[in-house]
Amino acid sequence: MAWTDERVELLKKMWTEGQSASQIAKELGGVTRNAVIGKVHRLGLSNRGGPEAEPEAPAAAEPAIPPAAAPAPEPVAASAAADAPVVEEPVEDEDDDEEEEEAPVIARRQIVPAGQPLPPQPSANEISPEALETVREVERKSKKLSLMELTERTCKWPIGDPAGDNFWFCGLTTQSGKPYCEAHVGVAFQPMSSRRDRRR
DNA sequence: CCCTGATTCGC
DNA sequence: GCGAATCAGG
Repeated sequence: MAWTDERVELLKKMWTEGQSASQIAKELGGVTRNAVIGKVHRLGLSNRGGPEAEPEAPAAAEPAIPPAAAPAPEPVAASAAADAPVVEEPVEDEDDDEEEEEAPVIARRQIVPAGQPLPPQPSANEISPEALETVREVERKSKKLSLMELTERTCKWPIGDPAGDNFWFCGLTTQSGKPYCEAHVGVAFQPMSSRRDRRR
């Protein structure tokens, strides 16, 4: 592949936006990140953001990972979650034989930007106890990655309250192009009836 | 391990 | 000019 004007332009654009060389290479296709880096240097723009402007921008051009959008944060909930693990009774949960739970439940329903791999929030109320336990299990091992640290190989399962300050992503390694790690794939893609009616 | 950019150097 | 190989690091 040759460095046509258009390709160079895209390269410049993406590099300026803070995209990584590998991302740019992937986007362009037909080139490796080395090629991109080499070109970047030859173009003399190794220093991102040129002499002007150093906005310190988050630079999340096409993160493919729509962060769990913070839902209408009730001030109360927000502040509550600020110091304690998320302990919330989802809207219509009627689990009465237990209470001393630190519901790993992620914020209740939220607006998921359609598109990329992040949607299947486990409809908060209907998770099998087993799965629920594995989730807790995993949460202990989670690497607590921030949004920026996610890659295609890290579990994108959100943990905690997006509205609070204690929020991170699982980050364990995924297995085969799945968005989540083993355990989270399990709870995310439930046959939607695996949960049998819990006795009550 | 995964990833990042930087440099070198034969082509 | 190009980019694979390599280096140096997180």
